[in-house]
This record gives sequence, C-alpha cells and structure tokens, in this order.
Amino acid sequence: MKQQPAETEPTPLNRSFFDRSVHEVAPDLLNKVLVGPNGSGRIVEVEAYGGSDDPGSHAFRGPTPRTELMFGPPGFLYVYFSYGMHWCANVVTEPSGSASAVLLRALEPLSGVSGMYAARGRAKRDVDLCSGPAKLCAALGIDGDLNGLDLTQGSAVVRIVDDGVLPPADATATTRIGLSKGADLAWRYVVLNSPHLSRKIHP
DNA sequence: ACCGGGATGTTCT
DNA sequence: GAACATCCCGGTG
Repeated sequence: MKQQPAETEPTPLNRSFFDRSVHEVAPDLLNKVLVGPNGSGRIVEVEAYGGSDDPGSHAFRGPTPRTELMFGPPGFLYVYFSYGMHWCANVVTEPSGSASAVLLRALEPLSGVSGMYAARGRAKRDVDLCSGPAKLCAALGIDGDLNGLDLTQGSAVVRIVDDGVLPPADATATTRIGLSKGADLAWRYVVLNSPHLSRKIHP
C-alpha cells in the first residue's frame, strides 16, 4: 500500500502564518486545504482586502459593527452576508489595528463531495460546487454562525491545513471581481489552469 | 458563447 | 434609499 511522504501531520495553520501582510498571506493560502463542517477543498483562488488605500475593502471607512473583526487579531474567520442571500468567508490577517482580510473565492473539492452536492442543490458537476465565494460557503456549510471563529485551534470546525502541497510557483495576480471601487487593483490570486476558478483568467 | 435581469435583505448614508 | 466582495436562469446569436 502506498504511503504519503509523512513529513508533517496536517495541522491547522498557526497564528503567525496570518500575522503578516495580507499580500504575503493571500498567495501563501493557495494550495492549502480549507476544512469545514461538510468537507474540505484545496484553495485555488483568493482576494486580498485591506489597508487605508483600498476603497474596495469593507474596512475602508473605519470600523463598524460588521467589520470590527477585520481590525482585530489575525487568524479568525470573518463571514458576511452578501446580496441578501449568500454567505462569504474571509480570513483575518495582520496585527490588531491593521484591518485586512483574505476572501476565500474558490476551492477544488477534496472530501465530502456528496455532502457538497446535497448542500448545493442544482450543481451538476464538481467544478460547480466551490467555484465562487458563496458557493464554497454553501458547499462546506459555512454561515454567519461561524463568524469570529478562531481558525488556529485544532478542534475548530473550520480550519486551514497544510498537507505539504506548496503554493504554486506561478501564482498569478489579477484584478478582483465584482467591485465598483478598487477594481483596478490586481489583488486576486489564483492557481493558474485550475478548472475550479470562479472565472477564467482573461489573457 | 455572451448578455441581461431578478432574487433578497443587511449595512451604512 | 442606495449600494452591495453573488448566483442562477432564460434570452439571443
């Protein structure tokens, strides 16, 4: 029987991983594994948000009840309700006082796929399960009840683990999706050639 | 393939 | 009252 190179038992990413610039953390999250209540998937697309220079960030105009998590310590889950229908999940980065987060935008499903189909209703193909920020939350079972969760605890129902697959050497940065402000910033990071992206890269 | 519009409700001005 | 870090469906070419 085949055995993995057993280097490290997959453990959740620790606080110091997230306690860096959002622009370092975001590309480093590519190829990590997001584990949720319904299953898990490999992260293939993220977007960076934050800083006083980013008009597309929820935190741009200062802290509000909704966004206070972005101003807090790193390593926590920030879940917000989008368009009155959908949940989207972020990971808070950078030290307290520095508001930033990484939006998790697309996954390659790994485990719990049948449960993901059940949770996603009309999805017909694997590439439809987690190819968008609200799709992946629905597929994995992430909603507002999990807002503020500490991702670095081994027992957390949502965590991000490193299974030994490195971030892609050719990680590509492109413009973010769905914004009316800050749309010029190339802060979307993707695993090139993944069929699970929310949108294809326009060449 | 591309494009347009509807669903649906919280958040902040 | 407007805006919104989305998704899905139905039209047309």
